[in-house]
Amino acid sequence: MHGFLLSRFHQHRHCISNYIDGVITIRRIYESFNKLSDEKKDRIFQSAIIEFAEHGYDGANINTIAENARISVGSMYQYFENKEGLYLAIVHLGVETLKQVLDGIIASEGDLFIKIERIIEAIQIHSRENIHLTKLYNEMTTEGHSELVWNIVSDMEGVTANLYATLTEEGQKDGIIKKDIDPKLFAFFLDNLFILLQFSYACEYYKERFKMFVGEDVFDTDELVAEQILKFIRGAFGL
Amino acid sequence: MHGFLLSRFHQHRHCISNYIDGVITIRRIYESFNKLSDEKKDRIFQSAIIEFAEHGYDGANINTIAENARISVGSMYQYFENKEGLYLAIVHLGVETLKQVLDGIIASEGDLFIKIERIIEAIQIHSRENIHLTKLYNEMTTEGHSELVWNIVSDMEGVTANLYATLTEEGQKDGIIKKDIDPKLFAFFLDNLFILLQFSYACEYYKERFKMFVGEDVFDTDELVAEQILKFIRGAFGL
Amino acid sequence: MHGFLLSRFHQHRHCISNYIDGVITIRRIYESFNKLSDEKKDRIFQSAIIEFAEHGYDGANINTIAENARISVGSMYQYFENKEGLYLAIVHLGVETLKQVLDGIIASEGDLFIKIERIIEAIQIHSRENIHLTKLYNEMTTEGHSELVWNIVSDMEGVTANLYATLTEEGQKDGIIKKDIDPKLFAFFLDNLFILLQFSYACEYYKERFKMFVGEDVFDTDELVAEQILKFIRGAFGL
Amino acid sequence: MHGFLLSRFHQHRHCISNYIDGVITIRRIYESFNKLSDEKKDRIFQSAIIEFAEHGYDGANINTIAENARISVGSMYQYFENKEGLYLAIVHLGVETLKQVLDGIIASEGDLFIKIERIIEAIQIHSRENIHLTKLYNEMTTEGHSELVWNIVSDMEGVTANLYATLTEEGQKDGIIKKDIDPKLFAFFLDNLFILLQFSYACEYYKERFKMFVGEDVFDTDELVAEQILKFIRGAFGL
DNA sequence: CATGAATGAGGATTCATTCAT
DNA sequence: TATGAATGAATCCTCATTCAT
Repeated sequence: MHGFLLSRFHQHRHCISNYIDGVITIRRIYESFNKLSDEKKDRIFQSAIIEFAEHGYDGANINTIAENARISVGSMYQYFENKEGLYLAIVHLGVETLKQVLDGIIASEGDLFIKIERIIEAIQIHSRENIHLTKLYNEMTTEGHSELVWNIVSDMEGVTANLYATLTEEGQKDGIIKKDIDPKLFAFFLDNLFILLQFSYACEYYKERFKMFVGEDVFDTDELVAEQILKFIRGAFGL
Repeated sequence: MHGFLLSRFHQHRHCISNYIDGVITIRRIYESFNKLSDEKKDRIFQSAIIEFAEHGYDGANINTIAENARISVGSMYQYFENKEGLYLAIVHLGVETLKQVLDGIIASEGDLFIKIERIIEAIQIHSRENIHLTKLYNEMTTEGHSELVWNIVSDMEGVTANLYATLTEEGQKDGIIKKDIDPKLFAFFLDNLFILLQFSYACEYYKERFKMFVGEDVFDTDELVAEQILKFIRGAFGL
Repeated sequence: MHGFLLSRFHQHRHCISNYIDGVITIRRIYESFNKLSDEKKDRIFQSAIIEFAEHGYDGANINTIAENARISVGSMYQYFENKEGLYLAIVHLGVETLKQVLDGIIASEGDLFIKIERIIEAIQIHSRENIHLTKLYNEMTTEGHSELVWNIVSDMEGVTANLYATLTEEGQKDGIIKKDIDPKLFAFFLDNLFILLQFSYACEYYKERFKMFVGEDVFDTDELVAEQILKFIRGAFGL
Repeated sequence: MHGFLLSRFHQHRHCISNYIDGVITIRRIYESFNKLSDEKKDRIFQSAIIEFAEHGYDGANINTIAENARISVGSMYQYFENKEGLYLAIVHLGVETLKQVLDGIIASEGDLFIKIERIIEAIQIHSRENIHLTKLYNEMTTEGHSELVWNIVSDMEGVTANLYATLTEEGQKDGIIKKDIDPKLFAFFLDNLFILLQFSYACEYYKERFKMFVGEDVFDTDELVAEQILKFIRGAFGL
């Protein structure tokens, strides 16, 4: 699944410890980071997310991140191997955070359309709440680190892909979804709509574009947008 | 409309002179650039597009761009005010290029669905032909220069927005498109699908994601993809 | 005499306490260090010797030394004033260690040539056994701390210088050594031969050079080397 | 042969161009350096030699080298790949310089003892004239870069080794040198004497030691020293 | 007394920009 | 106008040293 839902990251204390136990990342993020207080971890991540989201990987300044997190640069390098390690840790966190929100929706009752409704609502809420994480998600699709980033994100995207395709197939059996469509491709188109909707609520460029397409007051008409995109999707999938 | 179609940019000699006559950019790009041979301008742009697309704005190296374009750095600064000026000029060019392709499709005969068909085909062809320009389009949506970029791109996006909305309204009048939909929002969703399809043919991250959703051989099944997305859109808009 | 013989340093418990009683070094090494167990002192010195020998003074890392000695950096600074203090303490130790070995040979029976024989054998054994201490001896002759180092080493070098010169004079009286030579200069040349022989068994550069001069298997022909250098020296001094 | 003779390095303009044509070092030193005026190259090398000689590789400060050479750090990095590249270039130069002096002596008339006389005199003159280069020679035998350094120096050491051994064999045939000695080992001992004599005229530590062995006024009695070391060597080799 | 996390000054390296030729 | 060498501010990262626990 994509990174459309990014709730408060510090709810997930364990994600990092799981992370460093992994083989790939053993050297990117150090145990010392886990031992920090949640408050400090939070400051560091908030600071890093903002810096990376606003300036991109190359434009981000480690010293500024440290300063804004009210720790020393030296400490930064005791927690993370280097700039790339910090960046990937942040990406990982965003993904972990998202996974949790997604899991909630997946586990909930209901068919594809009901889940879609909940996802749309979640996008509208969480993209705005976690603007920087959403911007970072856009940033990370950019060339430069896409391979490493993909390693981190891929399995979650895989989960989403499967979920949508499976729900579509079930819908086809239940007779509520067209029979002549390719579940995988439709899952892909669906997620594409979600990704760009997410960006349209958080990224400056896409926000401007959203306003240009729909009007200056789009951001005050969440219900209309939700209703219309649901109609769009229903039409695409439905009978 | 978005930057989904990026054909050979050097077909557009005039874009730059129009550009520098504009108020905003008078200081960003210099007359001296226009006087260059098309071949040289071409080299500079190709080189710059590749560098910016592969490394992002901050990661791009002006000296490398100059070297690959087989001109001196000194010259670079005689043609463009600075790095930002060059970047914006490149973005402008990509947009101009796209506008031309779009104009062709707009001017062609046919209703919304026929035009959509042509656009999808154009995406599949041109995203691959102009990988770097497409990557640059993704890159430029990133924070950091989005405001300036938006100034350049906005009017073209406006054209697309209007086109889709107008065609939708016409379709509604003609009875081939649902009456209960918001033309502007549907135009927005439609363009969102196009943008992500475009990225999925050019940007590494999105290409991996495309493969994960649909399968390793997606890039060999253009006709199926085109057919399915058309079905998706037809379902969304159609009666 | 020079630092050609460097046996196990922890045989010399008293060297440090003597050392800190000295005026020069009162602030460089602290009483607290003496109170440590021999085993711990040993670990610290071994670790420090290796680090300084392999990376030089500036390249050595105090944190690494502490880590390898399985003590904390904090403790390091409770035992030694600073990096320089530790370095000088190590140098002092090497010298003390050497002095003991030397004392043994000096106190033994025999004329100059017999003692030389024993020294050569000792070099061949101990340079290899105490590679790092030997490397450190080379390192410490380098500019940067030579003045302070000299303060520590000078008296021992003085002892050697006197010993050789005295034995030479005795030999001259006894008629076994040429009369027309300057005992001091010959003592100097003799010790020069010893120093470089020592380095040639321990330091990478000099080992390569040794192989280049004599052949790849030099290090398997200790007896030949000993015999030849003795012949060389006998010829130089002898009648 | 060892680095005992280090005359003015800027006499050898061509050594660098030869150097960069070599495969190993193609990336360590750049063509741009060769294009500089001799005066500028001289300033850079003098500055670098002093800094490396006085502080060692790790202690040396590139910014200081640049400053003292009156060029910018940026330029430094246009001439040399990095700190290591500069260091090795300096080492290479010292060796090249020495080789030239050595070639002169080798090409001159005379048997082993006559050449030894000339070498001793050259050591006394050039070690003092090129104090920093001589210190650097001591420094470079230190661990840390010895492998790379050895690659640069080895062939010259080989030349010396061969020269001494060959001259010794000739001397044996001519009946002026003992028959029962190993030419290679004696060549080695001979060069060892030269190396330490050289250091004793330039390196602080060895200078102090020289004074301790021989007396405060050693540096005013070159002729005595030369005469005695020649006597030492004659005795070692001679009949 | 021991610890080891935290600090931040220092240093290697890069690169946008300038300017003499 | 074209060149590309020169510049030096900016930035990543290291490590000697401190100090709260």
